[in-house]
Amino acid sequence: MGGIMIRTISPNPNRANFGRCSACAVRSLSICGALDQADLGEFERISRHAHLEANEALFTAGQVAAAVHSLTVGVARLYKLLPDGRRQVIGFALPGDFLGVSPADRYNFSADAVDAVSVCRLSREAFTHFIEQRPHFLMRINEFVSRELMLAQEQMLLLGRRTAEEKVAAFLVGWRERLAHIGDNRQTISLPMSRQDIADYLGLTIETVSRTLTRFEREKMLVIVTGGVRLLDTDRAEALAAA
Amino acid sequence: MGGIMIRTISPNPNRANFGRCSACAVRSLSICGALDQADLGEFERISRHAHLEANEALFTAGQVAAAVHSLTVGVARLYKLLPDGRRQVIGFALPGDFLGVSPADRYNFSADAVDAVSVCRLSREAFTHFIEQRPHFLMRINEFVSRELMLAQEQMLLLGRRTAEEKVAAFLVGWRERLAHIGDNRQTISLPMSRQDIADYLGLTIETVSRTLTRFEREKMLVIVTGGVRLLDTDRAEALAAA
DNA sequence: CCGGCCGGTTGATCCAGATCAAATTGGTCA
DNA sequence: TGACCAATTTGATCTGGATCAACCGGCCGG
Repeated sequence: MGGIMIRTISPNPNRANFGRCSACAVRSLSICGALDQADLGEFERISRHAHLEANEALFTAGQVAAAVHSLTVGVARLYKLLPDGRRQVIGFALPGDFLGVSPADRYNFSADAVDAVSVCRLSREAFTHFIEQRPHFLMRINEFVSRELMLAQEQMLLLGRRTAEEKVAAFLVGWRERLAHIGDNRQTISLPMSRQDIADYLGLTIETVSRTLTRFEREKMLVIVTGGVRLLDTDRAEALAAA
Repeated sequence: MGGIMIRTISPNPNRANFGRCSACAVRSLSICGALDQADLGEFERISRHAHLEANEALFTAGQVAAAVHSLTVGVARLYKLLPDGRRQVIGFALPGDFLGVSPADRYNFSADAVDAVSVCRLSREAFTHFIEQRPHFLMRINEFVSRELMLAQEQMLLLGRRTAEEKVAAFLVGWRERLAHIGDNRQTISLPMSRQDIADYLGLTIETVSRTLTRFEREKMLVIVTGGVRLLDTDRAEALAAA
């Protein structure tokens, strides 16, 4: 688990990456959506593209926070561990999400790839210098961090006060919304993460997640398919998720 | 509960508030710590000072987010409610804390005074204009929001994976640290919030919080006093809090 | 084609913390 | 001073979700 060296592709960015950012499929969704052509060129110059296989680590809690990341392809899980191994998944990152904001000089959570992932990686130093000169971009970062905070607050409500049934329903509804936001509007909700990941995200055990999904299926709220679920009764799911 | 009209003092800020910010006891702790004399004067011009009694509302979830706040005196509780009344306290604000960051145009949580509170209140409009011209200040805001996010992530770990005993110990240790940070290093940890507030912050019931504190006292880890607790065995508390 | 393995499901039982129900304390006001 | 009220503590019991334990099914390597 974790710790696997990742491969950095495009070692000569000035040639191989030329125009890469302009062609980026998730640019408008990501922090780069706030950059004009000129700034995009500079951003491109200071960023490196990297690819990770499923379960490879992007970074680990406690490491010096040397880089920031913008996810372009795939899903990442962000999590914290207790000394005895208990794990809390604090979020799943999707294409367009920005990772590595940290008030300290070390990462305070770990991140690794759920499935195959691509990221833009920037040294924290270069990134800090870049934003200092661009107030407009700084506002964009601010919006991203604020949105992250809002999601975290919503998750605190879920973890502290919702029942297992409400947790699972809220997860499915929320995940579906996030997929729709990045342009995935398929009727089947794709769930690339394992049941254990979901359980650790919701503060439950794998058995409770499994039983709850099975019960939802028995009650005709959804159908479990390989790699995801298909919602049949969206209204009921949303009602459960809302309270 | 909530909804009580607050009194705004100093209606003529250019006279009555002159030099107010320069004399602010928590300036260096707050977002204003990043402002020079000139900026401070402008900040003063666009801010209004307000005082609230215990249990008065600063703002309520769902309201148009017309203002941002910097807490100068007292303690505020920030919380979210479920339709059926279940409550999750998502944080306690102390002097120097900045409130009202919201990616949407409405507050996504409620805030009210735990004890007597003073705040600097700025219209969101004026605040937005103010920061846009000052990249350095925007960086400061960013640090505050990032720190808030880090605390939220730590709280997710607590809510999802810690036992009742660990939750209470972690709360006491964390609260003591925050009090120390604002200059309150008294041996007795002041707890102005009710047991219900603590329970709603930790995802527990009031009975469990009470029983856990009583047990800690029986085990000589602390002494319960009116308005707070006195830690006797800091090492044990920190060990419990860490895992 | 087979066997083992891994992720997921299902079943039986347990228990930490919730719920229900009284006391007890402490502060406030007449 | 005393009656009252709200907050807190304490006690008894219950239960949702955890834990412990098989079992299942799909996939992969031989």
